[in-house]
Amino acid sequence: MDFKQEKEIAEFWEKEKIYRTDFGKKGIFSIDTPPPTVSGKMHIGHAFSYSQQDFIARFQRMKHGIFYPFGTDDNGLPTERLIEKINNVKSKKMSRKEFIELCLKTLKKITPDFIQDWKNLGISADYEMYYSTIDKKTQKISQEFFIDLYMKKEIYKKEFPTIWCPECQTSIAQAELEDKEQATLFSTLKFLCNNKELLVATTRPELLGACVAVFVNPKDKRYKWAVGKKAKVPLFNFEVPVFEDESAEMEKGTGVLMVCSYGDKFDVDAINRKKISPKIILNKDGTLKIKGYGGMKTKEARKKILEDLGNNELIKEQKSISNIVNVHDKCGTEIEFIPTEQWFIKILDKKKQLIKQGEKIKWHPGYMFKRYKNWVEGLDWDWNISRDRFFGIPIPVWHCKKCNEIILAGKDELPVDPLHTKKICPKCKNIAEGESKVLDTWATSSLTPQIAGSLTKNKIKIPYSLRPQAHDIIRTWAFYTITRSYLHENEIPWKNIMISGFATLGGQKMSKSKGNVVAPQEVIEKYSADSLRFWAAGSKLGEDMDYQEKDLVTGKKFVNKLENASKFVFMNMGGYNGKKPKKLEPLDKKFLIELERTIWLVTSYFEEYEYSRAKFNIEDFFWKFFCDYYLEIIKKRIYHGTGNKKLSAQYTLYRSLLTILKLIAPIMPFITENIYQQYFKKNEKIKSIHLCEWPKYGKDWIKKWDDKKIISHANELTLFIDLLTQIRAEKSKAQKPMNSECILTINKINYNDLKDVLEDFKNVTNAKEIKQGDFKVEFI
RNA sequence: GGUCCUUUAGUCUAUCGGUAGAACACCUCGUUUACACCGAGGAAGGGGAGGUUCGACUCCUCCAAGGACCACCA
Repeated sequence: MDFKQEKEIAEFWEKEKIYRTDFGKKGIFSIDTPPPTVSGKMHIGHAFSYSQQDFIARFQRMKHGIFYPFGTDDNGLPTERLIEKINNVKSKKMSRKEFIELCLKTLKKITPDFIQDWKNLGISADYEMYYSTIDKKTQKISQEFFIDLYMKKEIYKKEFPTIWCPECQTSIAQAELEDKEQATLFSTLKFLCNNKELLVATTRPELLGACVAVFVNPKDKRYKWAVGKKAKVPLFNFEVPVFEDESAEMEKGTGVLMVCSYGDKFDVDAINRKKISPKIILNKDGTLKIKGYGGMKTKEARKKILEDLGNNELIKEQKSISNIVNVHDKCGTEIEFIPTEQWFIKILDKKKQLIKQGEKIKWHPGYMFKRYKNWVEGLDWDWNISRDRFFGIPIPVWHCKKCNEIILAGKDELPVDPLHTKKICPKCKNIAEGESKVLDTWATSSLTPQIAGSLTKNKIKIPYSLRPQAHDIIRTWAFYTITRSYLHENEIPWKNIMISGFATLGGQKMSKSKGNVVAPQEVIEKYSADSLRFWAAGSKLGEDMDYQEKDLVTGKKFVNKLENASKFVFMNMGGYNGKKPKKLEPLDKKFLIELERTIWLVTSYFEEYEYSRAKFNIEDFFWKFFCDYYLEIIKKRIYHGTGNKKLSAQYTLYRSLLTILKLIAPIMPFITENIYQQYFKKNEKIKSIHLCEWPKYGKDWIKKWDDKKIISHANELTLFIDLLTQIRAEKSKAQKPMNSECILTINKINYNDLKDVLEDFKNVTNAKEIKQGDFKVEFI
């Protein structure tokens, strides 16, 4: 079984529409599939987490039928950056129309190949239940929901110093910030107050021109003399007030804090609190608009200003420190705070309710809820949903410049681009101006349950059964989706959320910049998709897992073992009619009971999203129990046996192999399908193993364990295997082959317990005779 | 600074408080009517200190190391 055969199987699935949603089935399990960001190729992290969700999807399909849509996230900043890279262009240097066309054209070209990676991995989504977060239908939904929130007064527009990326030239959300450590000069500057030096330490001297106040702590006796007076800003020579404020910490720097518009979040807060009017010296591209430094980028200006300060002997002290700055996660650029008009969704007033909503959802693993809760509790800003970019869903709004009226699009005209549609202000009859900002991707992807649901004519509604996703986007995707479902429908979006971890290499998170990436495409070609999935099934849910090539080898061996075992079974099926024998041989019965217990275990684990335990149990049962014990035990019966003895073994082989294949099918869909098609389909009649019914087990195994008959079967099987192991050990010790003839002596109690299965025991040990007495193995 | 996770054989990973179980690697042997991508057997393990308990890898406290997220970041 190799990559090429897997491809053929994938084509078969596609052609036969094996994964088409069957709305006729009862109790459909609905999945809010993550739409991957179109970014060239699938990476191994995708392969890891999508495999894990697919295990659950395939299991549920065999139990109930499922709704498993597939979307791609292809608007917003990440996509713009990709398009810019592929085409080597800069969006801000093109016309909006031109750039949007280029985006759509490029996406059309690259998306099919991108999705193909998911198909090659065997992700069993219904690819016809497809949406893209930029397609017309999605735009309509996203705009409709925007209008809904606006009408509910949950959206507002405000001029506010927002987190701004000078590189991408857009405002961004709190969730898009990352920390970056860097070396900076920490300079102590000479302000003048009453002709005395007032020393202020700063890492951002380029903002001197934007200084609006100086704070000292009210408890700080060192600076009492300056409070209430004016301080002269070095180099710029304008005066700013000196205030007392608790926020100035005495131990930091000189204890004197310079407030600028805007150096950080704190400045924003301080300036609002003290009602100081800001001095804005930064342009949106991060350059300064101030005499002497105009047009310089902040870093350049910083250098020049320090030089100028130095030349005027205005620097008291300077040292090099390492400090942490906030950067934009998409481009790594230091963010600024620039006042712009933006659209916000009110969330700060709903923290409690949002935590409550989170509590109603079952988190797998449970502790992931705490991460969600932490994030909600730590929120400082309302959710900024507008972006000053081109390729996104337009905000369906017009402004009347004259009377300040805001005009919403009508629901029947959606989707709409306000820049391409003219509106007359209903109040003053002037021409209104279309909003040029677009919605942030998250403002749309937070609606994936509603978007996917619309593909089913709303047969599928929230709450879905499951949201699978990785832990890095709890604060964004999970949080925003919970928020939207709450705001629009006062409902949770899903009943369960399953959080997967990351694939690491040598304990390190894989990233292109570190150069430690493993391409799943190459792994699939070398080891097969089943092996890759087998590896992904090895980690406990939520845990990161280290990529190790040996794990792929293990997966490949498993595929091979399945193939060989199946080959053996069907080599010996001659004359078997598929019927159950009148009476099962005792050993076969015991074996089938053990199989049933495994079904029970595996089912319970899959139901709890514990696919790694499910995998472990099937693997163990198949390899150890089925191959190493059962096949060896019944070989003689199969080769030389006749009548019911042979038939019973054949029946047991057929049923148990098919069951094993079904149990492992969610994890290894290709090899199981292959074997099913080759051997089982003609009897079972169902088109694909993945449409077969999940194996059943007697109702309640926990109760069954109290059943004396079952216990004695299990005990006898255990005894059988224990004795077999002892005999094999004796043969090993004597350096004899496993099939060497011998005379066995076992104690009387064991002998009686094994009476039913003594013939099988004799066969597998190749004993000529079994005597009663002290344990002994004699070789002939 | 806060919240959370992890720490088990050389490596990687499991184990409702009751003799720690696999896999890879290692050692010894065997096998050709499913499989050398095999079979049998072997050696090898719980970060540190306390506590709860008849009994702790498992529960609690503290410490140490690693990781994630958040906060701080003049």
